[in-house]
Amino acid sequence: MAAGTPGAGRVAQAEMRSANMGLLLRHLRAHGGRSRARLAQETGLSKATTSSLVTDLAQRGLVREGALERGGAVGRPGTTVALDGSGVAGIGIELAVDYASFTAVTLAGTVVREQVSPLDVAHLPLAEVLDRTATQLQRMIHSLAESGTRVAGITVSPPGIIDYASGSLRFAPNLGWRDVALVREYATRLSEPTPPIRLENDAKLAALAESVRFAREGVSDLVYLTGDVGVGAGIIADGALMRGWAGFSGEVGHLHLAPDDRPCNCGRTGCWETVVGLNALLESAAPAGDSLRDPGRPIEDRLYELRRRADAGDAPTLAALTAIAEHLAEGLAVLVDVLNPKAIVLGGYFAWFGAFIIPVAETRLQARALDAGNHARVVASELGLMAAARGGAFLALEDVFADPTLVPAGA
Amino acid sequence: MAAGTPGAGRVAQAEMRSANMGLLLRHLRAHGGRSRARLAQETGLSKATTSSLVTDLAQRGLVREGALERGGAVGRPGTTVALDGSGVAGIGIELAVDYASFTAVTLAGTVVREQVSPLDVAHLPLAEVLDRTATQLQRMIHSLAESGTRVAGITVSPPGIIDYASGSLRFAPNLGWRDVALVREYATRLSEPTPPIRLENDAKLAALAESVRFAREGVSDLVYLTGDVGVGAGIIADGALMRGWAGFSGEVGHLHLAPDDRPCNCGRTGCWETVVGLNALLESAAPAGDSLRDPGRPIEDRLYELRRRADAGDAPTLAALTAIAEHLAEGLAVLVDVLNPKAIVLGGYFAWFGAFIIPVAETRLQARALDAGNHARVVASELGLMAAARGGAFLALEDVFADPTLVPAGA
DNA sequence: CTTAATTAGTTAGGATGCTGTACGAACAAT
DNA sequence: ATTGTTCGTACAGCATCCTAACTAATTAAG
Repeated sequence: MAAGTPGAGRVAQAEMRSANMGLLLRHLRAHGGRSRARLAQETGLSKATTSSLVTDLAQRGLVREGALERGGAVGRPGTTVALDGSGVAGIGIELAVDYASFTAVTLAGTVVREQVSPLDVAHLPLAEVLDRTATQLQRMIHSLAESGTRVAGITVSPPGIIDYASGSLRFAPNLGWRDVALVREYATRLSEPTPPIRLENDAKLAALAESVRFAREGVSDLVYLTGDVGVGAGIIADGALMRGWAGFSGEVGHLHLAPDDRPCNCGRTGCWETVVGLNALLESAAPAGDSLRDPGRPIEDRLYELRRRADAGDAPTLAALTAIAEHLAEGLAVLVDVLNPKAIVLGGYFAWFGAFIIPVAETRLQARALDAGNHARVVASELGLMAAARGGAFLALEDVFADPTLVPAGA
Repeated sequence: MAAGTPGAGRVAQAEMRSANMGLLLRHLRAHGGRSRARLAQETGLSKATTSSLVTDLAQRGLVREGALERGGAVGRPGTTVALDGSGVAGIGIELAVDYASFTAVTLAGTVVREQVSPLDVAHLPLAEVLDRTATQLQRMIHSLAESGTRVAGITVSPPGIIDYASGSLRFAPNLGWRDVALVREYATRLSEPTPPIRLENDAKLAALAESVRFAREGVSDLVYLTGDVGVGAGIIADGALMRGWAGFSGEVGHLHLAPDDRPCNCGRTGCWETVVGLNALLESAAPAGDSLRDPGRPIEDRLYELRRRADAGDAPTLAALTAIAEHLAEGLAVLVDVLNPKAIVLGGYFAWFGAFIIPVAETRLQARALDAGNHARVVASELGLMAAARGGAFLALEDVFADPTLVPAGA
């Protein structure tokens, strides 16, 4: 229920039809396959119009007929109409410090391609990173085309600050990159016709990925929290991704919620990251000299090791996780009071240690956040490393859900 | 630029027309009166359609023709079309602890009625408060009808927690009211036909009121902060009022941002309110025994007195205001990092002492909030006590801006 | 002062999309 | 086999918007 009536844009006949086609598509996404008659009744469109629109959508390869609905009820059974999982897909790419992940998701929400490639993004020359990832991308597009799947769009999630207007990465502190026109760079490296390319922040994309899952449960207000060395939030408010004025909403890692004796990389002290970031966990869980604090050792190894210790009931590890959870709750309380989400989804290493962190964080949160009888549920993300890429694929598909006529009929 | 494609609803012929009429109306609100030709060009509608829609809007009394646009340019001058300030108005009511304020605002944004009535809401019986305010309301509706102005809707802002689904006040701590079905109570007390009645939180309404002003400057992301004994925020994100899952977004008064030696009325310690609420100012600005701390003295008197001292350069007063500003900045930094607004509008006593508070708060904020080269502007609200009522009137008018056909043509 | 050029607004005709009604199709119940 | 119900489609009708042509009002130029 949004107020303020933000500009809805002109409505002409053509837009009317595409808007209604989008309505059907989104209804199918949210509620699953169903008969034309039910679609008509539930969306408010007439049966005749629904029929016509479904035919149109089918010609574009976006929906297809399924089994007959033999519900045992009287009357003629309806033929199920469902999203077609082969016609169109979106691609999401996440560039991290030491790997690049690629995902392709169809309109039906099925992941049809997924790969994580180790890539020393931080040390390789920029051009080489772009060349290599663009090649992988091109290969994925070709491979999808061979299966008869069009790519509706591509979303790239770089590890840094994005300038949305120019489609460039303004600054990536961990890579040392500055003002890289990523959209243009990829567009020139891909063969024509190039699908639309976007940039978006990893936390926002992960939130979007989760929002698709939660929308089915009727949750349209949620917060996703990334858990890594840094911490960031993605906010879904009233079903839509919230970006803020310049796209910097959810920059919660440097909230001033910790004691001022903790210096932060940002130059200030007392940032939330310093007590809930991954380094805080590693430092408090392991004594100096412990191999967990060896920067040369792969981070995944260390996390596995830490989980083994936690599972085994190792006291210092459990104490460290509890401390993290308590500090985490402080920030979650802020997010709950400000945003009133229905769910908080924890990602990154928070999810990895969810069983240890969430119970503590949740009780602590309920004690601290304003209780209006509406607690936010805290859950662990199940998307793991692929969350951002997955969300990127979803974002790329949003265009199609908004205007299905973007996909030509001849497919 | 919203993503996530929240359900846009069915588009039928009738809705197409009303949607386009709303588009014109909102364009006129945002950009002021202009010719049909300019409207057509700027909205993307054709000249013919624009002409037809404008005629329709005029018949409903929503727009009217104005002067000729003699811009000195060649060609036939256009006749200005502008929002009609006499046809339709919205009414907002704020129930506070010791007064009730009423505002009527026309479609053109002009305040045509405004009254603040002292009313001992906290001690009078509920029925009497409702009777008296309903009578005033009815009188205002009549008076507007005599001037030929229809009331499109009424928004009531009660000082407590709202249950939107049932249209009732769930709990008002300062009044001791519980579960009062305000919408129904007012509806039964008003003579037919009753305009639609809504409830909304004061901070959210104030934010909405400010958003109308700021929208003209292209600001679609802002936060309004109420400054009273309690503190609350209203959030406008991407032009729309953000409510959160259950309508409790912006409950920032109890953020844990103060030292834990400050007990709060809510039973916890360290709430932001305890260091930026009005009581914090009065206590730190005046020594025990000072008349400023006399609860029997009207609060307005005390605020005037305090401002006199500040204007005169009284050191303890200035020190107290600076301390408030510094604590204020802590919370503003939270709001900036989470929401990335373009503007923060300070209301209540923050605005009253804006000249002393804002410069300090702003520099402090810039030091603390994440700097992505996009500072949020901090400004004082100019709406004073009427902010919430004004926003309520705007909210009531939103229906008309969304669907102008709600207003019958025969008016 | 007259004519051309330019822009505003209106009217007529055409195209498009949605709706209501009617009808055949497919099934359950009797 | 018949009846009643529901699904999906076909067709006529209607509302809307758009394009194109036209009139109206003004400036600029000869």
